[in-house]
This record gives sequence, C-alpha cells and structure tokens, in this order.
Amino acid sequence: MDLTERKLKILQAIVSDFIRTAEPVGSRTLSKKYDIGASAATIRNEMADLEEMGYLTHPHTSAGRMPSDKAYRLYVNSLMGKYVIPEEEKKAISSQLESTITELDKTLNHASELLSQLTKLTSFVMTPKEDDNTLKYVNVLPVDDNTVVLMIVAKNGRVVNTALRLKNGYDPDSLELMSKVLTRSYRGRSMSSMLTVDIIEDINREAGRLGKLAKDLAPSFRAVLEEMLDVDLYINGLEHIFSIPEYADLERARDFMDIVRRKKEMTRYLLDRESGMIVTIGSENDLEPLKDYSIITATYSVNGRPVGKLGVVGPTRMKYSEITSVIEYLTQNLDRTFGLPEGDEDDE
Amino acid sequence: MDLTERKLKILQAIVSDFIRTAEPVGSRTLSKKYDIGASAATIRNEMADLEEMGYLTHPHTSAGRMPSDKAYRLYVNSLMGKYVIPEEEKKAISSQLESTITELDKTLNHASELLSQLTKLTSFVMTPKEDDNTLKYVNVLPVDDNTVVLMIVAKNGRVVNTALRLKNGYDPDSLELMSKVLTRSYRGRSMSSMLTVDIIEDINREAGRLGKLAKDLAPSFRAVLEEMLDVDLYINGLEHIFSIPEYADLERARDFMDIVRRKKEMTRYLLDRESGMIVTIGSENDLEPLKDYSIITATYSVNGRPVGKLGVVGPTRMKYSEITSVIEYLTQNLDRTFGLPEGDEDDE
DNA sequence: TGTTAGCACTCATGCAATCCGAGTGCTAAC
DNA sequence: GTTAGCACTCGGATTGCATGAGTGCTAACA
Repeated sequence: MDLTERKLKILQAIVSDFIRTAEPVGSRTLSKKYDIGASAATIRNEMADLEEMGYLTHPHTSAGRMPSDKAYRLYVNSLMGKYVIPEEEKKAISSQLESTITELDKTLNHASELLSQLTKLTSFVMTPKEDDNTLKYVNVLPVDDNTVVLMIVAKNGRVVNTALRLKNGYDPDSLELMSKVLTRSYRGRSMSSMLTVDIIEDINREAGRLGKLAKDLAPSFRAVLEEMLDVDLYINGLEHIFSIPEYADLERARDFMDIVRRKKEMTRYLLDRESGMIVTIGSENDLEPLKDYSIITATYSVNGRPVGKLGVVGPTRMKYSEITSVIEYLTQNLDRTFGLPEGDEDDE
Repeated sequence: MDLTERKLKILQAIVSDFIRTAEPVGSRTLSKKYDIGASAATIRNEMADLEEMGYLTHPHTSAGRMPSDKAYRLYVNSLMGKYVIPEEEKKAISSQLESTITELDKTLNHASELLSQLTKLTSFVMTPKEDDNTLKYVNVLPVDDNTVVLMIVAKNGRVVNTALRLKNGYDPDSLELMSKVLTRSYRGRSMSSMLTVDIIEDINREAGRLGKLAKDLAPSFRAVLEEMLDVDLYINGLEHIFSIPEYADLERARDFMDIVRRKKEMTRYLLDRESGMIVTIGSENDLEPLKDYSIITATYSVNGRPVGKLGVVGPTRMKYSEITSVIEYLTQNLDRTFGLPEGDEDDE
C-alpha cells in the first residue's frame, strides 16, 4: 500500500492535533478542523489503512486514532514544518546566555534551565568530557597554616580547585616551588593520562625536599583530576511532570522521575549518542525504561570542539519542530559564548 | 479541663500511631493495640474531650481522630521519646562525610542527600552566609592570552573563582602585580564591605599602570564577590513526594513542588529562623504556603562559627523524634569536618 | 461519679448496573 | 472511488446500594 498525498495529509493532521491536545483524534474532528478535502467516512477508510501500515494506533474500538512511534519518525523526518523562533524569544535566549564570566558549569546549568522553561519539558545538560583536554598548570596556594588550595587549570580554561586541610604545615615557598615543579612536569599532558601519574615519585625525582608535601597532596590531586574528568549531568524542569497529561497518574510520574534520577545510566546512554541534533522516539531508544519517551539532544562546543550534550526528555508526544529549533539556537549561542575569543588556537 | 495522665497517654498513642500509618486512629484500635487501661468507650469520651481542647480533629463523623498541629507541638515538646540512632547508621553518616577534601558546597550537598535518604523526606541545605567573613587574598592567574582566572580566598578557606575572557591581553607580570596589589589593599576587609569598594580607583592610586586591567576586571571582581556572598539553597530528595501518602493526589504534590522550588522565598524564610534545632509545625510557619507542612532546621558551623542551616520539609505528620536526632548528629559531624584543624584561630 | 456495654446513626469506600456519546466499521447508494 | 447512514462498541461518568469502621449517646454498673 502506498502513502498517497491524502494519507500524508491526514497523518500530518493527526500528529499535529495529537501533539497539541494529547487526545485521540477522530475522523469527524479531522474532516471539520482540517482541510483534507474528503468526508469523515473517507477519512475513516484512510485511517484504517494507515493503521494497517503501522502509523496509527487505537487505544480501544470506539476511540480516535493516535500516532505510533513510526508516525512520529515520519513526521520528524519529512512532515513537520520548520518552526520559526519569535525574535523576542531569540533575544531573551541570547541575552540570558552572554556574560563576561565564563563559569562553565553555571552557564551550562543556566542554559538547561532556559531550555526547560521554553519547552516546558524536563531538560538536561552534560558537563564537558575533558579527556582530550590538556593540562595548563597546577597551583598550590597557601590559605593558612594547615589549609591550601589546590587548583588545576586546563588548556581550554576549565578550572577546578579545592581547599584542603593538610596534616603538616608548609611554608609558602615550598608551595610555590611545588606549583612550579608540578606545572613544569605535567604541562601539556592529556588530562586522562594524568590519572595514572605517580606524583609522589615524580616529585621525589624532580625536587626531593618536597617529598612529604607530595605525599600529603597526592590523594587530593587525584581527586581534583577525577572531578574534572567526571561528566556530570544536571537535570532541570522536573516540575513539568505535573503539567504533562501523560504523567497524570502518580505511577507514571514516579516512573519518569526514577528514570531521570538514575544519572549514571542516563549519562552513559547520552554519551553513546551521536553528535549533532539527534531525535530518538520511544522504542528507538535502546535503554529499556526509555522506550516510552522521546529524547532530543544536541552537542555544544568549547573552543570549537564538541565536548558535551544537552537536550530534553519527555513523552513521545512532544513539539518536535519547536523543540529542535530552540535547542539548535541555544547550542549556537553556547558555542559562541564558549568559543575562542578570535579564532586563536594558541598552544603557548 | 485538665490534661490528665490518661489523656496524655491516649494523645501520645494517637500521635505515634498516626505518624506511622497516616490513617485516622479509632477508639477500638487504640484500646486493643495500646496499653491504655480503659475500654474503647472510655477512650471515646476522652477523645471527645481532647478534640474539644483542640488536640484532635475529625475528617468526618465516622472516622477516627488525627492529631492537630497543637498535638504535634505537645508531642515534640514533651511526649516523644529520644530516638537512638543505630550504631551502623552513625558510622555510615560519619564515614560518608569525612574526607580530606573540604570542598564546602560538595560536602554540604552530600550531607543534604544523606539527610533525605535517611529521613525519606525532602531536605535542603543553605550555603554559608559569608557576611562577616574576611578576605584573605586575591589571585589573578594567566590561562592564555585573553583568559585569566580570578580567584578570591576568604579567611575561612572558602574559595571562589571564575575564568574570564578579557578584551585586552596582559602579560603574566601585570597579573601577578595585580594580585599582590589587590591582596595588599583588601586583606582583612569584611566580605560584605568589599561590595562597595571601587577597585578601579584604588588600583589607579596604588599602581597606576594597571589601570586598564583594573577596568577590565572590575565587573567580574564584583560578580565573584557577589557569588561568594550569595546564599544558595540546595534541595534534595524531591522524589520522596511520590511515596508520601499526604501527596497522593497530583494537586498536593504539585503544590509542594511549587513551594520548594521558590528558592528565593524559602531562603529568606530560612535565614530568618533562629539558630539551633528548630521545629515549626504546620500553622506555626509564618509563610502562608507552608502552613500545611512542618520544617525542621539546624545550624552548622564553619571554623566554629554558625553560618548556615540545613533541614527537612514534609507533611506535619513526620517522625519528629527520629529526624531531629539524625539532623543533630549530622550537624555535629559537619561541624567537625569544617572545624578548625586543632583549635588555632589564627589571624596570620 | 467514673466506667463500660450496647445500639442507632453517619459516612467514606467499593462495587455493580446503567446511561451516554464519541467514534468506528460496514453497507448501500451515488 | 466517495459518501451518507446506521448499527455497534466501549470507556467514562453517574447512580444506587451494601459494607463496615467509627462515633455519640444512653443506660446500667461498680
């Protein structure tokens, strides 16, 4: 059987209507509200065909039709129109994201908040994967007799630091020397390879008198590196659960919350996705508990390198057109914010 | 009318039972399950008295009694027993909170997660109020030609930093000089007073040649200070909404989520509370939307100074005894983690 | 005078019966 | 191939009814 012009028209109408109302669409509604050019009875015949072809389903005999995952897929690929973001919304996004302060985590989280506000769905953002980032320098700074701040700066400007209490006191000169030695030894090394270095041994060789300090620092040094390499997942807009008819009963709502809160699993799944704008619909998701949901993700870049993803999760019935446009615009803005100041890929 | 021995016994039984089951308690249940030493009929009479006195209510004629806020208050003040935390739970708390890395925000958030796990309620924690903290030093560190890291360290070891893009490039020497001058000028000043300084003018006076850099840094400098002074509120354990019978219908659950998400309002309300272990029950809360909920907060200290609060929010029916004990133990542990290494209140 | 047994009464809850209407599938006519 | 008409289906809302937990009150008892 063929997807005739008219069948496509009907399918499109059903998908749009269902996305809007979340109610199964009947043949009469369709013939009245949409310009199909055929009577309800004809539409009924067509709908029966479309159901046979796997594009529509039927919650029960006397209900209207609703789209299957296959229908959404067709809709996303070729039926849906391009959503034009209103100028004012664009301005709101841009202005909210630009700032002289490039605190990465904050900005990302902010972007995700924005995304959930705009889409009225639950959104998420992954912190960058820094594996192929390289170390720029290490700083050990005195705070007081027993407290120092250990700070690691990566080439792309990412900074992670922590205050730590040391068992022994050290003079500022030792700390400064330590910073110098550490930086000299490790500058330019990839972050991921740093996890395997033995700083105690390296320091002993380079500057024997810092041995004790190195021993004190080693575990924290590793912990800070780990934190930098760790991919975090921020979730925003959970409250929208309560406005989405699909989650109207508590069982479903809890189900959704459970999934989203399993961050480890989600992170792994999201990391595995391809780059760019990716839409996965219901059963297309490999992860079992996600088979009732759709996910849209896009990739953002830091210094021109794609390093992280952000997106939304929601019921398969979502405004694909609108959402993809918003996400696209959002990532473009992020890329600019995190971009190189003026294209200088320096290596110093 | 007097609160006789027997009335207290009955009241206590009702409160305990209701806290456990969330079901109105009937006279027969009471006479069977608790050792009151009176028949159901007598208990009924007593219950009628207690209701008249305002300790009990009645969802409808043919239902059992449930405690009023007044009853919970009496229960918390004098009826409830002391909950003894099992040794293994204590150990779990201690071990989860101790770590060489004193990353304040992380540890606090962790504590709140722990709290929500243990109480099966929604918990929160406020970041410290740093108003009377003083500045220890300022560091401006080069990352690459156009990027620097601005870092401010407070006397209590709190560190806030941000990477920023500058319009102009600066040599490392200027940055180092800037760090020195800023530190020299502002060391020892209270954080809150820092918000009003004019660093452009001060730098121009101290080191004229850094004028341009000062101008570039000024807005970020202020932003970092603001971030340090800002009191954040972390919320954890929202998922428990779905297991608490009081929130069984969506309306109530959404209501709760709305309240908790209004962080500004919550923060203000929490800041105003007294220090120490504070329990407010239902209508005792001044904030209108909180009048159906109970809040328990306690204060934690950094370097021996009480600076922030943490606690739980939930339905008025909560395990007051257990929760207060857990919170108490938790804050004690935090105080130790954030305490002075060995009582040295140095001023360097 | 306080306590208890007994009984009528109340009311939420659960269940079955019923009605209603939106929507379908099929047939027959155009 | 399209359409009008009609019988049929089935979920959802509504109603009525039985059940039982729990109360308040009265009267008898210690």
